[in-house]
Amino acid sequence: MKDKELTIDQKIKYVQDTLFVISGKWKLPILIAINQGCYRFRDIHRSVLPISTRVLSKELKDLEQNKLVIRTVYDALSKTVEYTVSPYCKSLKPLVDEMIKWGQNHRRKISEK
Amino acid sequence: MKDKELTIDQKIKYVQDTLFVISGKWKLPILIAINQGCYRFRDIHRSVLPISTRVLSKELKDLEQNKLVIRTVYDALSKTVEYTVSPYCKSLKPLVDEMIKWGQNHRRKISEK
DNA sequence: CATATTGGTATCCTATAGGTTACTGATATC
DNA sequence: GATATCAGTAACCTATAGGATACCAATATG
Repeated sequence: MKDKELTIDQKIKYVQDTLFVISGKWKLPILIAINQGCYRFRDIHRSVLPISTRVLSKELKDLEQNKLVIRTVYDALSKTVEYTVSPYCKSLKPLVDEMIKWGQNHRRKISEK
Repeated sequence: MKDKELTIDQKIKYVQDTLFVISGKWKLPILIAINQGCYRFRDIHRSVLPISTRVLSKELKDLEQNKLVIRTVYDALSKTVEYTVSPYCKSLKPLVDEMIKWGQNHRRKISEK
């Protein structure tokens, strides 16, 4: 599908979708923690502190729904659950890199006179 | 400055900065309206409806503070004010394009089984 | 047998984003 | 002289994001 085929309203909608998936105070920090090897709920919690377990739980569900994180239950009784980032999650890299770049430049821009 | 010099915390901070500047329900629609030639407050308002004047006024101030929009007062008494997008605003294009691309693909991804 | 650890949930609270309606004071139009 | 238009502002309300604290049932550890 070509760029030219998108109307402005569609473009806005897609941008809002993207924002919805990755924005919020904790989404990126959580993804990074999992990506770095925190695979248990408790580990992620400790790594992303001071997030509350309530919010962490909710964010993990959102990320799972958006197929960025995979939740695997090994044993329901002994509560052995593991979180990993999905292969699809890597598709976010160019976007996140672009955001890092823009944010870094913007900070310079704003502090200028 | 090289990518490798950034710590994870710095990267997160820059991403949050970027999110803060462009997220919200109306920022992009407002920028697009101005970019398309709505330069008066009333015109932007009509174009971005159903935004309220209260929110529009606040968003324009934010965009101006972030140097994405330029507000020019031609005559204070007769309230002749013009809004234009700044040249700096164009620096957002690669990022927004990336968001459109990702959002479009994501919609497909999520609707898959 | 008591305590800690596991992955969460329940209840309640606060802060922020955004919405609604009404209004301003000046010029321009009918 | 009444009404519309201009660029907003003021006061108030609602909805959502996120925070605080306590708790659960099961297994593991002292």
